[in-house]
Amino acid sequence: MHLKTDFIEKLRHSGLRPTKQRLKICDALFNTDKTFHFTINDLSKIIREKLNEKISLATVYNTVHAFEKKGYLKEISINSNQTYFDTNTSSHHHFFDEKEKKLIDLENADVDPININKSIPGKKIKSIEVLVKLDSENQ
Amino acid sequence: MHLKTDFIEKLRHSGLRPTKQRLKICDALFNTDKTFHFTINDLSKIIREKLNEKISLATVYNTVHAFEKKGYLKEISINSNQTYFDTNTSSHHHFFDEKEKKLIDLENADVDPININKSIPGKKIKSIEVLVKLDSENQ
DNA sequence: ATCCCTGCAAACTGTTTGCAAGGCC
DNA sequence: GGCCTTGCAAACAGTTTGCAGGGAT
Repeated sequence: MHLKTDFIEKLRHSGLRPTKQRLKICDALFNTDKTFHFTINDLSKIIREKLNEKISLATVYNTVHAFEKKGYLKEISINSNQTYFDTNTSSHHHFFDEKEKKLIDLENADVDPININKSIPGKKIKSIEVLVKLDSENQ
Repeated sequence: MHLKTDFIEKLRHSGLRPTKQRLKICDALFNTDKTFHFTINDLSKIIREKLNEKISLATVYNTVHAFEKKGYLKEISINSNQTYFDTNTSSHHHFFDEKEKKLIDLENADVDPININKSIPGKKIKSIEVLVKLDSENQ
């Protein structure tokens, strides 16, 4: 899918040293066709259980924030005790299943374009995010 | 504006005892024409500085959650270290000024109706929230 | 050699909880 | 009197930070 050398290139290109930990985290996040959503907890678990690697929690935080700053990850606005990230950095919206605490992508085709007919002096729109909260149907 | 007896009625009506603390918090939240947004921190400050009252933080949390459960307050989804509440419980959207960490209401007239052309089996839509993040215009 | 990065533990922040004392009905 | 509520402190969860040792260039 993706070669290790690609990740090394990617990291180097953004001024991040391609360390063992960062490459592992790249592997966990970007070595897949599908984009996905995760919390730091999820990611730690993937690293620990799927990749059989032990990376310090602080390093996972550091790396995720570094990747976010470089535009490889996007933080998603939900009120939750945990912060959610998205490997899909394009502009799109989400369902949030409050019971499962899971995010589901809404393709742009699934949501009509949103027009904001109001502006705040001195401010410009940075992003428009729609969050559709879901409930179980049966009760 | 609002009478104390109104608040007593309101509380009693929802099965909450009208204690001194809860009435003060009602005063801070609902004794105004305009609705507004706040964090627990903001509210504590209002109580302390504007009303010159000392209410335990735990009680403020308890009360805000009780009021939310009774539908007198609404929690707003933002990713922030603090949870935001809105005294306007009607369905509407928000600007979020990331620099000032302030919420601004978007009237429904300011946002075109949002259609979600996707559904998740077994789930129904509970709410649709649009969050428009704002940046400073001058850099 | 230099500077960056990692890992650990401690610190921190917002929030929740347990429980004894006090207030409301 | 009985039950709910308050207030304090301790606990808690997620996240951040300081710093010494290790790794990349």
